[in-house]
Amino acid sequence: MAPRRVDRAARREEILAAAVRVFARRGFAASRIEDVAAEAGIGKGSVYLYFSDRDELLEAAFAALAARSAALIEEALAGTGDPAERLEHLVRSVVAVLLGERDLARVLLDVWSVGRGGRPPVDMAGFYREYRGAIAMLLADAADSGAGPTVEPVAHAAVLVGAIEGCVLQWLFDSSLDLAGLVDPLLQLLIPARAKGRNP
Amino acid sequence: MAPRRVDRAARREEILAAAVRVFARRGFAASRIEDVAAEAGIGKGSVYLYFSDRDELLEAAFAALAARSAALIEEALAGTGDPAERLEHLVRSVVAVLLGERDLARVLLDVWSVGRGGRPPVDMAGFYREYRGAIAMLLADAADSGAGPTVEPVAHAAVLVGAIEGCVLQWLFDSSLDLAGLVDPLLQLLIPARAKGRNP
Amino acid sequence: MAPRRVDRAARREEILAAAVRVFARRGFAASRIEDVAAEAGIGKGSVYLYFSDRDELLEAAFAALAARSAALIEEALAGTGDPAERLEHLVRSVVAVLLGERDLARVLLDVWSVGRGGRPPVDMAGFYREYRGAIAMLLADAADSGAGPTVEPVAHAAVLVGAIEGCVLQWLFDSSLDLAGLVDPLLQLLIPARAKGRNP
Amino acid sequence: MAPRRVDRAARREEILAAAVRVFARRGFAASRIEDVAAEAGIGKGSVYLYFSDRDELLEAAFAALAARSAALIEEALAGTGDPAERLEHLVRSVVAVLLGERDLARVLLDVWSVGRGGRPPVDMAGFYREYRGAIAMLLADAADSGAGPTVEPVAHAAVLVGAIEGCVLQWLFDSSLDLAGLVDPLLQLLIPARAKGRNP
DNA sequence: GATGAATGAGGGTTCATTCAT
DNA sequence: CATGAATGAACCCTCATTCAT
Repeated sequence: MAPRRVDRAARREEILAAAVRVFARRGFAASRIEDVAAEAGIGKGSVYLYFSDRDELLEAAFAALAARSAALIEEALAGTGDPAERLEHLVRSVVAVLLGERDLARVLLDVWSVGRGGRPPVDMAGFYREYRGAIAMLLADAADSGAGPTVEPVAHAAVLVGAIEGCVLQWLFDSSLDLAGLVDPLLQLLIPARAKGRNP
Repeated sequence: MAPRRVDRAARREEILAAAVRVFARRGFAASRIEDVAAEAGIGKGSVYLYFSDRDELLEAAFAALAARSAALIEEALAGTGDPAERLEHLVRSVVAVLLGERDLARVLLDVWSVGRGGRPPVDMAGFYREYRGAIAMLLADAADSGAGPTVEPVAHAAVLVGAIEGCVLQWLFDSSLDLAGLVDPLLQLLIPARAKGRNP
Repeated sequence: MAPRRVDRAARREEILAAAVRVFARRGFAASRIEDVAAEAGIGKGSVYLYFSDRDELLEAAFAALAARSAALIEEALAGTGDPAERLEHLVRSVVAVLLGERDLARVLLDVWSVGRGGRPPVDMAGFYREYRGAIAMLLADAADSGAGPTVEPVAHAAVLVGAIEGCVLQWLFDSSLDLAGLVDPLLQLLIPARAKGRNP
Repeated sequence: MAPRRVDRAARREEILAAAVRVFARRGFAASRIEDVAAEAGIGKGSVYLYFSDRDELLEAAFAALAARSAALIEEALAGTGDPAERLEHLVRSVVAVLLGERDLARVLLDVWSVGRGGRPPVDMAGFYREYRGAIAMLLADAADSGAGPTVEPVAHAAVLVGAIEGCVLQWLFDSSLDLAGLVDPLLQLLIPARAKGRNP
């Protein structure tokens, strides 16, 4: 039915993974298509059989990351349990993904740099807008559920998203920073409802 | 016998300002030396009379920003009043600087991208380490001063610094985001001591 | 699966030959990589697939000439016949090579100019030292073989080598000068042993 | 009568001397006008008050050398004593000049390289033609005067001139070569008439 | 499909030369 | 006269992209 379809997709993934490793190492600006091909163990020209141009590699890397985040957000929004708990789970999951794939996380730096101006395939503004929207919704629900936040949900969401991204940023520059260990403080400070439960 | 007189430092600043505008507009990677020269209203070759190469423009832009932050941090540490108050002032000042110079702030995205790996002139790891250290100190002092944070100061500082950078990040992608309006929520959430005073 | 097949060494030689023609015409300093590429009938960038930079073209040209000289010297030293005869043959061969490849000979002028200071790949001092050494050896042998030279072999060798290079030099500036016709006078004056045989 | 004339000429000489030192050090191709100005202790623009462009510096350097040679040749031709003796004196003087001004001699390498093609101000072909002509004349006179050279004067002259230039060439690459010590062997081999007198 | 030789637009950088002071 | 800041033509070299095999 789909004789070679899997192969093609798998090969594309292999190349993308190679690209991510190279970008993480040298940065996107200093990474040549040839470096990516070499890392993937294929010929330079073959990259073009799977990606239309150099930028598409970066876009695909971001898309992969964005897709994961979107899935986690989706899951958090679709959940039915305690909103604060779902929010906490979301934050932990997002950080866990980045911790688990440092190379991919590092590419974020390049994506941010290139994504300036919201050029279509890398619409950072939209991405963060949705991210904040989802979290604001969870925060609002959590507020309804009992805990009393004194901060307006949308602003609160921006701060929460910012804190996550900002902690990741610091960790990207300094791997000795214990990102995993920052999650609890972050949650404690920014999701008071949960914090209460954990710190009687 | 009478060489043309030029204020080298002033001219250098002019060129740097032009570079910052260009980088903010197109991103560092897409900015040509010629664009910078045109923006500064001078010839391409003249840029090299003040900067040894293209990278130095980016480094100088970052240095300018880092110097301002360092000065604000210095001021906060050297202050004698209420630690929480000084911390709040620091946060407000840092954000105010970025709000006042959006172009310069935008260049941060490029600096982050290029600064990966901590190449000497753009030592992001060191920069954030000091930033966190100063804030941790203020947080610790604030804790002594009365208010009782339950979070370990260094982690708290990382979250606070992260929140600032992360909010700025979002604002850089989406100028419709009200960064100024995020400062109060941010302070309220992350400097409880102050928050208490303001939200009885 | 079937990459284009190219004989790299052959292509390199083609480009080098083109470079030699161009250098001979305009001089190395005034020759652009693009001129060389055009002369070779290829694109500018292709030159860099075979030579790492412009200087390498000059070095390769000299290396080609030096290799020939070295082979001739080797041959003369390894020979077993009459030393004076072998020396005469060496001189005739060296001049014949230059006569046969005027363009290559002309590049010598650029090599001499650039080779000042003995930068590694163009070690003129070493080249001439060996050249003199070999000739001194042959001269010494010739002296033993009978004819009585009154001149110390090493100095004699320097004068002989100098005369060859100096005659070539004059011919390079003035192709109407009959270099081939200078070989006999040169030999007669500088290899007395042979001269005797020829001028009873 | 000539109020500032001496100053102007003297200044020009100073700059030329500085240029010669710089060219000798780095080679003409790698020497910038600014290097010459710095060596002369003047401003870059001032060089242009005495030389119309960069090439003129090289031409002037060669002209200085050529003028000395011409004077020596003139003197030798105009002399009245023994032709062989005058020839020997000429050779000794020419070498002495170069030995005394190694920097100027080194510039010869650049002059040879640039002078290719006989561009007007640096007419190497003509220079060597006259040089050979004068020497051929002296050789012919010497032959008449008694000694019996078997070699045709013009070819003999080319070999003699070549030997001088070629010995200088080797010395330029290798200052450990004793150029002064080569003069006697050179004379002995190439001016037989004199040689006889000295080696009974 | 896969490859890598070939290409040439592009951009960083240098430096001879000019000219206002 | 002297200067050195300014200029921009020139040129080296890189590398994304193409395409014949």
